[in-house]
Amino acid sequence: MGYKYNKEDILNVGYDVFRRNGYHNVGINQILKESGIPKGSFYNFFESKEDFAQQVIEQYGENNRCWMKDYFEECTLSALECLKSFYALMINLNEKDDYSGGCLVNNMSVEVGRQNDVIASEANQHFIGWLNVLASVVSKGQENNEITSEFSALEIAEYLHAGFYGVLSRTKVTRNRVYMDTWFEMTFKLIGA
Amino acid sequence: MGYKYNKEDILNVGYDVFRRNGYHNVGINQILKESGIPKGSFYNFFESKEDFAQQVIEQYGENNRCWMKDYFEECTLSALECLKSFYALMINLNEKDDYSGGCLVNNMSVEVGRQNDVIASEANQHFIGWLNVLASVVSKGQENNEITSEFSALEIAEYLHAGFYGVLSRTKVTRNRVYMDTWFEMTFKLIGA
DNA sequence: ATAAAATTAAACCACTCGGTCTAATTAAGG
DNA sequence: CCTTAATTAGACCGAGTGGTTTAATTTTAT
Repeated sequence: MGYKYNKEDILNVGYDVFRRNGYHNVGINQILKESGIPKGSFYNFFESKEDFAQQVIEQYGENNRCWMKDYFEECTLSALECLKSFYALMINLNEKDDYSGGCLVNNMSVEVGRQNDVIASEANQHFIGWLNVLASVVSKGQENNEITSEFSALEIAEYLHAGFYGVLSRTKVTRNRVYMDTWFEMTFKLIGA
Repeated sequence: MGYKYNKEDILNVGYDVFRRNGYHNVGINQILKESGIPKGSFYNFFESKEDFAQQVIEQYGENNRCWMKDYFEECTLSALECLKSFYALMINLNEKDDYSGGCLVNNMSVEVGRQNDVIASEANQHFIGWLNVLASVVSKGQENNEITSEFSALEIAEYLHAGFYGVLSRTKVTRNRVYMDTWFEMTFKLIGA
């Protein structure tokens, strides 16, 4: 079929560009320039900008879910320590962008989640996938008596997830990790058994 | 000076439009149409779209800070109960938009906080103002022994604030209050003394 | 009343946007 | 090798962007 350009490569460029610059602030031409493909080829792969963005989220969301799953499966620490090391890693990963890049799916949700049902539901679907991965680890931590059982595993997963997103919003404008570290310390102290 | 149009009214229209639709998704023409003023008049008041957005944030940020301050000053409950009633009210206010409108300053931060230093610092400044109001109430709650003293009042204020923002992100795509209520319950249980 | 300053009004500008179209090129099948 | 289908290529399109300009109107000061 295709012979020169690779859909996945274009999606990866889209991921980078959208995550750093948002959706409406980015034109198709910017994607074309950064991925080095002409417009005709782009519209051969994707129906529209919206369709493209949806597929970007889809690919990233699924890749990230698998990555998380593997991370926790390979982690040899206790469930709670796995979660802590995961979030510590997440915080470190944000250093590259001066803590202002954030998460693509969160950024997209906030920017267009209200007007664009297609992107909103795509985003929500992937959130749910991630939350289930987190919840399974939380659940183990509850069995270990490391994590409070006052709330369900999924509720605690949502709590971790939404809390971290709130922090990402804050660091978008503070542009340093100070509050990320405080959030980390507070959250894991509070959800302890 | 001015005789027909009122700067504050245009800013209020800007607040509504930007909050619901974001920054880059909104053109000056939309602001003009909804506020019923011609372009010439707009550029008589504001230097540019960016300048306009900055002033929108400025006005809303300051109004909101005063509103919060008054709310807590007039609240006759205990400090913790004041905080709870405040967030309960915040959650209810979001019902109007099917829980997908969010906070203007948060939305702006996430959308343009990374690229636009002017808007980022304006947003951050108002966050800090709000956080100080919250922190003063938290502080009273700590004196009452209603709220944990394991962390500083400002840290807890940030925790509440960022947590609520994370929840706003989530409801942008879930579009219902379920998780807002869970967050409320969890947070206030966790920060209790 | 009149001159000067401020404001209102909208036509207009260059530019960019997402998307289409047609032609050339390449790949695959018989 | 030749036909057919898919892909590549980018010029092109109408609509909309933020912003400027110029003229008319209204306010203020004299």
